[in-house]
Amino acid sequence: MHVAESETCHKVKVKPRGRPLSFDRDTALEQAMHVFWERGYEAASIADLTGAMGITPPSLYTAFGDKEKLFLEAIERYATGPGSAGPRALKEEPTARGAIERWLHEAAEELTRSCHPKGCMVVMATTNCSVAAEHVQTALAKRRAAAIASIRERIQDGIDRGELPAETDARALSNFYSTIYQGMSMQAKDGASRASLMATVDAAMRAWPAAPARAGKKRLA
Amino acid sequence: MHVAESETCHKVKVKPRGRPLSFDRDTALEQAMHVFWERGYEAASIADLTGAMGITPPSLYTAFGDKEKLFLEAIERYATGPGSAGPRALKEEPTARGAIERWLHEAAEELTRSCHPKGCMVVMATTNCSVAAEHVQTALAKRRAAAIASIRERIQDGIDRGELPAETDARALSNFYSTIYQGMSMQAKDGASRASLMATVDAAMRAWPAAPARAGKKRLA
DNA sequence: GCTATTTAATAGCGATCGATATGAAAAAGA
DNA sequence: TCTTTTTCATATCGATCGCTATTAAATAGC
Repeated sequence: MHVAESETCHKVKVKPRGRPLSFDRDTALEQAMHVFWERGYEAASIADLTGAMGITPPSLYTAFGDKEKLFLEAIERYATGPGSAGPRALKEEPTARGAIERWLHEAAEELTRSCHPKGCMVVMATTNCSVAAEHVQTALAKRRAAAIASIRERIQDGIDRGELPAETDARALSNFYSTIYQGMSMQAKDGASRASLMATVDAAMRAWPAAPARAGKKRLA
Repeated sequence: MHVAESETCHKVKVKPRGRPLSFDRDTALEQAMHVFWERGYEAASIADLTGAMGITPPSLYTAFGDKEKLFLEAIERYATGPGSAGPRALKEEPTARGAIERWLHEAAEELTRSCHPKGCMVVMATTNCSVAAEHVQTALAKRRAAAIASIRERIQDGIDRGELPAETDARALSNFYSTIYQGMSMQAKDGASRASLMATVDAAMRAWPAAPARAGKKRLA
């Protein structure tokens, strides 16, 4: 069934015909996100999800389709919510180095926040999958690859602007910092402290290439 | 039932009483290790395991006890086999820096080997677990913590020997390189090339602290 | 009121999960 | 040969998996 049948082209709430939803769809989705975030895609059972969402299985299926669609919606919500800091840092910071450093510092904070599961949902949610879930696994892998690509583009932009040596390998450097981020995610899931992750970020920034000779950029401490 | 009932104090093969095993226990264990390595603990079903091992469920249970015991045996086999290069590098290399660098270079090679699953089994096998498997998850987390501790000890040893500045934070540095290793494991699982991981190791070694002033140690390129 | 429409909860679908009861088959000891 | 011991393959076990058929409840339009 189509969910948005009663929705007109002007997105006014035009009076849905039948019995109204007894739960807030967005709140339920957030709870589902937390369960998937905590357990991963396959280890999160429908019983886990409905229990956390406060609804019954039929309500879940009429509202979200099936487990995979619910997961993909949860991932999308994660990406535009808790996982949105990284892209924002890449876009807002004036220098490539500042962008990477802010991204990782904010990640250290976000990955260890106590109000939600530890680690990055996009990194961790489909590491252990059966053959049945390889489709979902691939979807998340594409998202990870896209994230790395945007980091590489930001670094390449820094190279083009003369912030980094012209011979810098943008792909290698973006892979390095992505490796750091994914490792930080595992560390956080294993209980590493925020201070520990911050120290790791500081160490990782020591690997940043020295600025080109004639450009007057800032130096490491 | 006790498995080693027929075994005397002198470990001679004294002629087991009943029908002999129709499969090689060690080979079957290796196959099981590959399945757990590829899928993780819970996503690897008994059907997956028996299929790869070439035996039936009753044979699996009489030979290995249950799924958890089989997994723990597989982990032990991994640690003494494919996962043994790290500890060996830490023990054999004369300098702390050489030990870390060799460990990570060999890891880049091992994590991307095509004759077995990609990534580190100890790092990846229990990232997505239900509440029922938290016991196994904890066992693997302890193993990871022990590995990090041995790295920290090796670095502290390097500090004590004057290879690194006296003010070096051994814990922070070991956390950093462990983060690199765990990130490399995820990258490998996502299909990263060996060359890509090698480049990441090179970048990570740029973060190694500069040698103390009066000690005549080697410098970074 | 009544009908149409949508959601609600109960109950249960077939499939698979980890793990076993059962009895035949294969060896050693008598 | 006959008993004992152990492993073998077949055929499940109860529990849980993701998912849904069914029907009662709650709303809007008439």
